[in-house]
Amino acid sequence: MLKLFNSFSSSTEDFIPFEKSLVKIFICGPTVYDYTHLGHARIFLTYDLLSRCLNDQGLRTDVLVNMTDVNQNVFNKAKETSTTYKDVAKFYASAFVKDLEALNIQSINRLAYVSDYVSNIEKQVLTLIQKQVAYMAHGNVYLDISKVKNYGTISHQTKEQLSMHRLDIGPGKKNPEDIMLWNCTEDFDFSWKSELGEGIPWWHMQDTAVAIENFGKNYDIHGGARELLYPHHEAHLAQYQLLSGSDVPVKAWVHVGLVLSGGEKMSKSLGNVVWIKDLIKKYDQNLTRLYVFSKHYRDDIDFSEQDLLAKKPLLDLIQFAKSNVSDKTHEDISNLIDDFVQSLSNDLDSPMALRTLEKICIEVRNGKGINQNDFNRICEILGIIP
RNA sequence: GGUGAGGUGGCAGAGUGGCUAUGCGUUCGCCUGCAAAGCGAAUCUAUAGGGGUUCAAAUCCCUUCCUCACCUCCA
Repeated sequence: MLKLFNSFSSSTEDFIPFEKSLVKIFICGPTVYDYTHLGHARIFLTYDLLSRCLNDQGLRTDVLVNMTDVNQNVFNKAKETSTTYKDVAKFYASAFVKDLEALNIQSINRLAYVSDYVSNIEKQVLTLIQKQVAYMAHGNVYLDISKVKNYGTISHQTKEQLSMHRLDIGPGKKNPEDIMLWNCTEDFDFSWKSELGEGIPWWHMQDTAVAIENFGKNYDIHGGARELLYPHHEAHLAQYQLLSGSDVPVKAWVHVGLVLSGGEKMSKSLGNVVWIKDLIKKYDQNLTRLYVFSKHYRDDIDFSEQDLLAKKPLLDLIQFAKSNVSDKTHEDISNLIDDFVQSLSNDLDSPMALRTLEKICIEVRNGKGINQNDFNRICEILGIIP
């Protein structure tokens, strides 16, 4: 039984999917206006590990990633490079896919481009207006937060705290924290004509539309970086609840820690961004995976090349074990493999699992046997190809 | 201010009540004409401070101090 920490309840819970043997996962994907960095990649590596663990337990996974191509950053990039937003999106989306492939991330089976869902977004926003939970003000459409039960639960904020945020400052908003759904007032050189007026479908509503169109009224896991907790996931849940009619449309909210570099958050202005395309030129995906998984997914990682290289001895041990598989697995090793799987089942405790893996390899080096199937199983779960 | 996560040797970084990993570094040896690399070995009075629970605490509880992230577009 897999246990996962659920941000909604702030506790580690037994994970039970809506359907018996199928787990539907939505991951907040990239805004496709630049290359993929290690922070992005860690997200997808984490859910790849999660998927592999679920697969190992006999569950199928259906992993959906939305590609944000309707976004000011994408529009700006298009302007800078004198192309269309579609071209910008296409270029960076294909770079993203290439980077994920290089990291042996195979669990994602649906990529959804937001621009393909604009009419769905329009339809859903109209539904929210009909339900009288959304309203128009000075051309924009907002979600009326006062109509949402439990708003603030995921980010642990009270009504008073929420009221101190002034999101999407605009005239005519009923509450300062009301969420923009459709933006008609800003000019981005791109817009969509709709019953809501000519404008842009706004951020939070994009993911909701993509998820509903693909998964229907509920799904099992919503994933993304921890920084998306507020306002993005709070808004997504509110919209999803109102549209699906379900109070709990998502079983578990699973958030991944940030990747820092030099003790600070990666940013282009600080010049400390670690791009995947550069990283995989120097190190293979095995080492990158072992490095990322050596920290618990909910902790932040302060990237250093030295720490990444420090995983090389473990990789060497694994490679030694690979070339020394035998026909029978020793009972001690069998027990250790159980521990390995058990650690991962405990809220994806990969640091502990890797320690156990190290023990396994050392036992193999000491002459205890591991058979090909058992060895392959471990590699398959971790996604490494020694 | 609110929320969340932390403080482990010279540095990085595991450890989820019972001989504390591992890597880097440092030292020595092997190898080499010398060095580097590689291999082998050794090494470091480490668990933020103070209380408590326990036969036993890095690990559980209380407390003080400190750090980081998020709360605005961000993965």
